[in-house]
Amino acid sequence: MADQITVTLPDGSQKQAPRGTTIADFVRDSIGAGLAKAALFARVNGQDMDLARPLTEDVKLQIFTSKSPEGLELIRHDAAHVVASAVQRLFPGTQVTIGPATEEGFYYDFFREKPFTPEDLEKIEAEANKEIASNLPFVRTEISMDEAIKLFEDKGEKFKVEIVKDIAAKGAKTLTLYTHGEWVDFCLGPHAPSTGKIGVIKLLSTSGAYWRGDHRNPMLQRIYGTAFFDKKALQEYLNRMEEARKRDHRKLGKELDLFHFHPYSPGAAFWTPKGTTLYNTLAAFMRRMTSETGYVEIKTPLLYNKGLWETSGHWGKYKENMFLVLDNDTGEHDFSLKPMNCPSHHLYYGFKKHSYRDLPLRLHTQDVLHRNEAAGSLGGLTRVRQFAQDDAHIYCMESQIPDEVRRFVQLLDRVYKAVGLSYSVKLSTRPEKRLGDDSLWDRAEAGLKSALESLGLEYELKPGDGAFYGPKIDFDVSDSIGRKWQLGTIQLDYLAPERFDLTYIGDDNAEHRPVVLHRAIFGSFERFIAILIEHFAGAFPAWLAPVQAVLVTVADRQRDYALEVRDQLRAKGYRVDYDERGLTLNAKIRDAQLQKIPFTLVIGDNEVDGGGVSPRRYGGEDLKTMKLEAFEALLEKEAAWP
RNA sequence: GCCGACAUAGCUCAGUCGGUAGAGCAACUGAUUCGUAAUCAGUAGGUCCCCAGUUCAAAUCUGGGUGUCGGCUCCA
Repeated sequence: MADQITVTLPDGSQKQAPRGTTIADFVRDSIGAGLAKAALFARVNGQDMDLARPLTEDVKLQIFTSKSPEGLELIRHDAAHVVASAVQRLFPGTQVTIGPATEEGFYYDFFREKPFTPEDLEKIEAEANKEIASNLPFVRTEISMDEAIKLFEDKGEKFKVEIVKDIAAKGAKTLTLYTHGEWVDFCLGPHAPSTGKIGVIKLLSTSGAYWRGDHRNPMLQRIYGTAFFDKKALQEYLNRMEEARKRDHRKLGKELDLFHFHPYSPGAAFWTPKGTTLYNTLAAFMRRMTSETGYVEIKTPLLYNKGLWETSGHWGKYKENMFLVLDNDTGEHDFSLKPMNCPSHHLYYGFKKHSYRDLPLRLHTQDVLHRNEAAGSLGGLTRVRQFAQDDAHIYCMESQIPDEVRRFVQLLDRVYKAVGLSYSVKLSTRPEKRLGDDSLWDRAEAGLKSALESLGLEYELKPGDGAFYGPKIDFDVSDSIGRKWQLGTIQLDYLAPERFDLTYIGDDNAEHRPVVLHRAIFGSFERFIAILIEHFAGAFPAWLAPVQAVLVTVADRQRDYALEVRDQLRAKGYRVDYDERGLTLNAKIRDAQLQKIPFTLVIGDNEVDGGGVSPRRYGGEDLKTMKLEAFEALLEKEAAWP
């Protein structure tokens, strides 16, 4: 065996080093002291490792520092360890479980009787940051599984023992331990060389969380936090969160007077005239988009006998989420509000015999749906019990699937682009709880995959996330706080046609089964509006704005003219108000700006004399006096549907 | 549904040790008629979320319920 090994760096350059040199030594001696100081961990032949590990063979080596997202993720994981050790020092008897890094920070789940208070959090944060200041090294060791089980049993860490036993059951022979200061935990690693690399830890909130995410398991106390390399980056993050809070659709919904909730109907919105305008505009926009692309709209009943749900399979799989309605004649809950439109559409399809020439048949519906969501999961417009989807079902031949999926994705892309939303794509495959045999699932999943690939779309695979009746493609957009929401979806369904005995007559004059595609673009109007409110921060483009222009007069003597202008613009179909309140011009302009109305039209004696208006855009841009016709032309352009 | 916090005027919020509730904005009335982000003055507005309990006395303490918020589970 040679004494030297070859190390290949990301730029392709190669360096020699004595076998057994630690990564840290190699970086310092062969690359440079600067990088050695900045280094956090290494990727060796694709595997992440501590810098203290030795290099024993020819390797590809990549070093990560605070400059990389991977570096940030690493210190957040380090931070979770530090927080756990701080908690156990401050609150003896608390058991530890797990604490991973997340997209925005990290969390750690503890088991103890009492939840953590905000004051506890402050103390823990101070203690954790003290450990950073102490710059304790993270030391990696390996022990046997038996030793590990004994170690955590002696510490009384029941949850850790459970995890170690699981790992042992999977065949692991040794366990990696990381120690900083007095505190030890098992962990795959890697970790930074020492706690000092973390920078700063900020604890954000606490909550309950089930052990292993299962609601039958004990409730753990979760601490959420985040970590950054320096205080400036932390402050920027906190500022961003503050900015996001200002855009929260619940806050803006109040300020812009869009919707209300009442305790007598939790999870169901009251829409104000402005909110209703927004809602109806989106509904009309979607109707135009769907009718342009070959859909027909139908309306169906809201209330159904349970026989329908037995046919569809919902009675068995979805009953706990449905609102049941007592039938006075039978005294039984024989009826239920529909939680989705598909079964109604299937019944509708069955009203007449279909020829292959009818296909694809694309049925669109915007009816109200009810789902009895868990009380604790309701929130604003994003999670409600009553909502409407821009729902549609496409009945087609199997051979038409790729084309229909492609057409749908193009439509969805057009709608999201119209409002400036970007999205990511997920393909979800068969879940454990499912109906139908595996050969159907094989064909369904292959059908969606081939459509996505023919479109050249990048997508993430989500095994097990499909609906119980078929696989699906989901389209996620992000809101202003970085939360991802699933809006658009297209789900393939071979099963419903079987259960509802749907058929068409083919060109061979024989009966065949159609395939059903469930699809939605907004997802729900409620959730879509919430995302739009946050996306635009309440300043809607003119085509969506509930009020497109507000008239303000300098003095009361321009009132008649203002009313004339208002009525003329209204007659052209624009949404225009006249602010008649006896306030100063400045006050009325301020109010129009706070309401984020696209145009404020100032009218004084000059405008009356010249037959014009002086528009001011939301944001303050003064467009100077123009003829009313000129403003109409401007509005026509800006308020046009995308 | 589970864990925790919270609930006071239309909105945002204050209210000390348990002694019967306040501000700003909004509304209303009057005056002001003003040229691009708050004119002035006055008036009115409360089942302190609901139901019990403790107490001479409850917005305040206790129990239960409802709702909201942050999470968990679930999800459009």
